[in-house]
Amino acid sequence: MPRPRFARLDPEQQENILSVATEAFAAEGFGVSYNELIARTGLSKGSMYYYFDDKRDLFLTVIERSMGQLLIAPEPPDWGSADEFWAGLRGLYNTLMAAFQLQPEAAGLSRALIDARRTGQLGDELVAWEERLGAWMGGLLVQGQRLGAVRSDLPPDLLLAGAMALGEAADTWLLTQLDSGDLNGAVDLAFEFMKGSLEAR
Amino acid sequence: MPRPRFARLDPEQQENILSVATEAFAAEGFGVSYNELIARTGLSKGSMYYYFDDKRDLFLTVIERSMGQLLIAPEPPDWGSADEFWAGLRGLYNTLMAAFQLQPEAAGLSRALIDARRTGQLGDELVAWEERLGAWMGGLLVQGQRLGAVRSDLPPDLLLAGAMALGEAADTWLLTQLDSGDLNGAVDLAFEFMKGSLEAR
DNA sequence: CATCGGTTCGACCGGTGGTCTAAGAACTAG
DNA sequence: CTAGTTCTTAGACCACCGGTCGAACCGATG
Repeated sequence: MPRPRFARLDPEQQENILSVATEAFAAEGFGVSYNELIARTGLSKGSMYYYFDDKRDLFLTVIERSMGQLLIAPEPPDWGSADEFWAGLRGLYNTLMAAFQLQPEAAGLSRALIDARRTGQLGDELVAWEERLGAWMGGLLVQGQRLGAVRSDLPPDLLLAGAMALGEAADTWLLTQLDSGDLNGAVDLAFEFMKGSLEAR
Repeated sequence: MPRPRFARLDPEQQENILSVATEAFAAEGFGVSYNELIARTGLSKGSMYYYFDDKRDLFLTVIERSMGQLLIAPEPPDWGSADEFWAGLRGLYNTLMAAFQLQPEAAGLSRALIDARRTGQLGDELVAWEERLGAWMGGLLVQGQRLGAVRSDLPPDLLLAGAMALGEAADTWLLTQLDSGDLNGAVDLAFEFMKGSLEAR
């Protein structure tokens, strides 16, 4: 997160920095040259490091700002039955995709985030984030198993790895479908794929 | 691939270079410092670049040498029925894992390869390799569909993305199970997971 | 006016992968 | 044996990367 000073900076300048960074990261991913990004803001390197600890700090700030409300809630929701479980999950997906359609740069950032996470370019903060995601997903799977919605015939770590891989593949595929006419149908398909792989049989 | 000169180099020196590189890449992945790797071979930078175009060239050479016979065959096998299809696939997995157990460094290299591919650190050559893998997997899926073994109710690109994600997750998980007692059982589980997700229903 | 904290700036650092030229080694022709 | 040519080696050098740091600047306060 940015140094407290950043809040005291001229709001116009704040907006300038964040919008330049958002555009850069969304378009080119985390791999974009920080030197170049800084130059694009018009600030000097020293000033940039005066407000943000480092590149990751700025990246995460941008992510938080653009996708804060979309990001995984700390607690998985609590559903009462297997049907509710799948319907609720389906609802989460819908919400997410609708939000992506309204904020196109969020989709770009999401791609950048997935990519940077994969790459391991982000240090402790994102490792923590990844653990949070794993824990959230793991909690979800356990809940689903308790409700009899999720299969219990696989080792938990394999199930989790598979679920996360499928989720990521589905997300990535859905991001390619954002502009296709039938987003709802696409979400249906991706979701059915995941459900079919994970549900109790 | 290495410059032709490399073949004319003293075999002992060849072996030295490749084994140092194998060890380095297997242990630390593609991200290992090339400068450091070169220093570890005892060669000068100039000499290294005299024999190999660049880091990727050496990496791919090492991959090819250690895992050449394991890598995807150009043509997917041809099976006659749905049962044969799944049994054949299962057999492929078994062969691969057995080989990994016999050549531990191949497992490390495999991890490095998966990782580098993900990261996009490897340029055209690996993009080509990835396309080959995609085409192979795609061909496999089409064949499976023809035999009624693989589901046909999803868009091909979604099915392919899911299959590759599942395959990668399964591979990665299996690589963590190499030292566990029951490798056969682990392959069973991972394979059943994939099969359950992809088979016609 | 002097001081002093907050702010700005860019030179600088060690690292990366990759290039290039000049010297050395080895082989060939006369 | 020598002169010329080609193959090989060595490491200085390059542009770039993310990140650091001290000097200068600026505005408010005493």
